[in-house]
Amino acid sequence: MVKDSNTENRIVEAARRVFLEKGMAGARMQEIADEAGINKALLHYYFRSKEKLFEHIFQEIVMRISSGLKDIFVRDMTVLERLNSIVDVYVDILLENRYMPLFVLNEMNQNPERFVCLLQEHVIIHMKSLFEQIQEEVHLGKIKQVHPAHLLLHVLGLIIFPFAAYPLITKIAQEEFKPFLMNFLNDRKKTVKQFITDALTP
Amino acid sequence: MVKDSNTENRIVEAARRVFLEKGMAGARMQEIADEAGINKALLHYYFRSKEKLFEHIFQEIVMRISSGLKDIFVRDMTVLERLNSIVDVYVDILLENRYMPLFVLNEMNQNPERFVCLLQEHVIIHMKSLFEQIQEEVHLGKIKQVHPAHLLLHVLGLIIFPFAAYPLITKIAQEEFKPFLMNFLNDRKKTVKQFITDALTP
DNA sequence: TATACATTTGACCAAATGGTTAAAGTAAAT
DNA sequence: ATTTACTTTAACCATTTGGTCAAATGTATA
Repeated sequence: MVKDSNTENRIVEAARRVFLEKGMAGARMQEIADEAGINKALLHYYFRSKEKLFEHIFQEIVMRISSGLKDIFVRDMTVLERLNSIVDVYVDILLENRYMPLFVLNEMNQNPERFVCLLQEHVIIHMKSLFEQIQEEVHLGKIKQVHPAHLLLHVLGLIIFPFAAYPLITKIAQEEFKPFLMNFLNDRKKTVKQFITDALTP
Repeated sequence: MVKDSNTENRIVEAARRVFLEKGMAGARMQEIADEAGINKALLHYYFRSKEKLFEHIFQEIVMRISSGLKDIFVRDMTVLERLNSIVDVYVDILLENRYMPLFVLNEMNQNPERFVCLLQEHVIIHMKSLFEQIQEEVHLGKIKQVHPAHLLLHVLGLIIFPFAAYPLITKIAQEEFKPFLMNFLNDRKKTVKQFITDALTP
């Protein structure tokens, strides 16, 4: 039996680090090889091309994104409960994956089809029912009047943007704010949920 | 008198297009030259290196970002009025510059110092007074309790994210939604201002 | 016209980069 | 011990890419 190659894992981890930080265009195969402590040729032995390797990493990431949503969409909740759950799940994901937002946004920009295609089965099909539920609750006066698409973008923006802008935050932060900084992103959960609730409650 | 070279303008415009769309790492000098309808050597005649050319474009963009804020911070307004003004100004800027958000976020990520340095004189110095005004109005009960930094991130996320994610929106949009799409981003002004107001009003 | 100066070009270069290959190492199966 | 299949390496290749240079082409002025 062939050992299930710990080399492959090392490659994947290295590739994840480099691709996430530098993006597809900025990443160098040599850097990934170095990071994995192996030869560049060995990279091509395991993953035939940069494209293929990138594809692998990208798929992994999209899975991480969409898997979190599954039970949020399945379980029975009010709109506000559902949005709050999304906030909790994604802030946690992004907390341990600080480069993900920018990485995804970039790939989305360079190659929208591929991304949408991967999201299709796990996320997009659920969106319609979420939109309907929002319209329903708006109609019943349970939440303030708002277009479902706008509301979803509100929530995603509130969640994702601070992580995409994290480098800016660290640089700008005044000295007196620095000790507060470590927990700052984690606090987003509470603050964003509060903000959304305040905005939607009639 | 030397004609004030329309070639230089063509180069700058071409570079702006290419850099904004592809980013620093993804942009090719040849593509910029082609787009400007000139020779690659001529590029280096006007701007000595890719770095230099990029720097020029980047500075231009940061100026565009910070100039809009000047009178918003100078004039006498309530917090809500100020935030609403920021929404109006930036949605308008981003409407005619769809690639700007992602471009800036990327450069911010690869080279935070440079970006912060450019923002310093025009934006960051005003932030402290905005923060103080927020704390003041919170204290007076004019707006709901919220940490100034979080509030600013809320607003920026609401404004910027949909533009960064625009390619996704177009791809995901259901057919019945497509005709609505052209005005969608412009509608952000109204919707976001409403959302912020609802969330902050006690 | 001759001169000085800026502008433009095609050909070229060196480095970087993604990718290939042939050979060698390794470990288990026969 | 020999074969077989997988793993690893160093050297190499072709292309791309940022960048240079000398020569050519205006262009305005002394």
